[in-house]
Amino acid sequence: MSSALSGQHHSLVRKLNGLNGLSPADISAIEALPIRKRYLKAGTVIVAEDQLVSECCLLLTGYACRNKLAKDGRRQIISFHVAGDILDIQHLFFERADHNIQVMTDADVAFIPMVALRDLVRNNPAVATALWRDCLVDASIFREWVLNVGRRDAAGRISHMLCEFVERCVAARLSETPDMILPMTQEYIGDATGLTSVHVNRVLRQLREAGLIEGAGRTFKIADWNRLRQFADFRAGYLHLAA
Amino acid sequence: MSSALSGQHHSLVRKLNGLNGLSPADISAIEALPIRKRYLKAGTVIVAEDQLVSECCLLLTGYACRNKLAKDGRRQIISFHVAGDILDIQHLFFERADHNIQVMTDADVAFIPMVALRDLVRNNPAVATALWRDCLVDASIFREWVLNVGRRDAAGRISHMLCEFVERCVAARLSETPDMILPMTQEYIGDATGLTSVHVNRVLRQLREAGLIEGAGRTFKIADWNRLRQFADFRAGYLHLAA
DNA sequence: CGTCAAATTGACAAGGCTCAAGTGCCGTGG
DNA sequence: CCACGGCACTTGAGCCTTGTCAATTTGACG
Repeated sequence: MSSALSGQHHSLVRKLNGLNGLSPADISAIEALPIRKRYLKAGTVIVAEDQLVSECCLLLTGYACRNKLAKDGRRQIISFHVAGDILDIQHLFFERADHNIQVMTDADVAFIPMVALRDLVRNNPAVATALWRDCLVDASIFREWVLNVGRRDAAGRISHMLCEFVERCVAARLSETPDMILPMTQEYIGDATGLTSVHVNRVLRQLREAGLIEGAGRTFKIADWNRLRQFADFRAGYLHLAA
Repeated sequence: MSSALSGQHHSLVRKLNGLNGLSPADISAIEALPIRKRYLKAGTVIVAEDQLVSECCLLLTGYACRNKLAKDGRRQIISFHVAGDILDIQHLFFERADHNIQVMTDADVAFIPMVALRDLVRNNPAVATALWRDCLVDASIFREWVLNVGRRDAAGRISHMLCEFVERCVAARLSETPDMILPMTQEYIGDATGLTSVHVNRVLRQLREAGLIEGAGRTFKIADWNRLRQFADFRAGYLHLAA
């Protein structure tokens, strides 16, 4: 039920080390974190808005998203997450969740008690810096999403979102090249871009006819990375990826 | 040209103290920060996207916003800021700006060298926590804006944005009650909500006819705070205001 | 082979945009 | 003190992107 971080959990060490160089002591401290692992079915809500939260979720495999609901029940996805991502470090300081966290696919998730993370942060400044930096990258991505949803048309929104997703997957070493099969349904794409799934379907067809993406239905991927980037006006600076 | 923080700059101490209790030593360290003050005319761009940044801006008086531009030049406002707000603490870790910062009104702005802030943060963990928490509040607001722009109609977007703005002004002690005159033009409202200023004008008229706001043109304010909150589905939890 | 979720497509409606023409307010300069 | 200029506001007409509703098809999986 509870074990130390090890093996596959190098993902957290690797991620934080990429954000801010860690010492061997930092790495040991991370690996000593108490952890609870669970395998979750696609669609499971890990954290619900307004809920009191005392653990931090770490995505080990699969894909997840964060979302909020409008009064009429419509869902807005706020961000996508891939294996290795920290899903809710904000609960280091907030006791109550302001949004939902949900896995998009079957996924392995690790839960770490916030009290342990608070100790870690207090005793390991380099880890604190890495986590803080991760929060700032998240915030930068949220800003880009406000622009995306607020000021781009449907084709621009969808293509930009796909570019970001693929770029982040490549950065996370989940794929060597941008030609990976994309894991989201058209409903997820719509909820992420502020569109309906019906309209997403129409726009994806246009993108396919333009040769920017390929493959129909549930297995589609990027066909021409460079042209899609250009079409989407995708400039990756806001991701603040380490060199 | 350069002086210690004092007098009116209690705003920073007050803000950080509200985010995380500070010791007298923390307060002294903040007050000893080197600072450069400037008075800027309405519309001045303080920081431009892609620019290298070595100072942190602090808003002393007036109002400011952060924004990004789409390929076609359309502007999307990402957040509004009021006196006392820290405008770009993210440059503690990012050397290059990923968005623009602009004053909406004539404003007094303080510039603090990032190197001094990095020292402050290294030596004063409670200050670091306060600043980190501030970043997390910012991020939470960005998330709400993604929802606002993505899943609410024009009237919902505008009224929700107004509620947030007023709530934050009250929290910052800029107004006792929510009946303050709002400082933004219809173009700013449109750029913040992903609408055109023409449509903002029409929706404001509807809100006025519904008795939710009052006053035409450049001097309008909230007429019925409780009904507006309800209409906007405004729940302030995401602002994570200290009790 | 049956079932169910997701994708697909068409017809129609509507919310918001564009273009265009004013109006009103306020600071500035004569 | 008044006239002028500029910016923001206001309003209308028509269009267009996207949403809504509904029916059908496809594909995965038990």
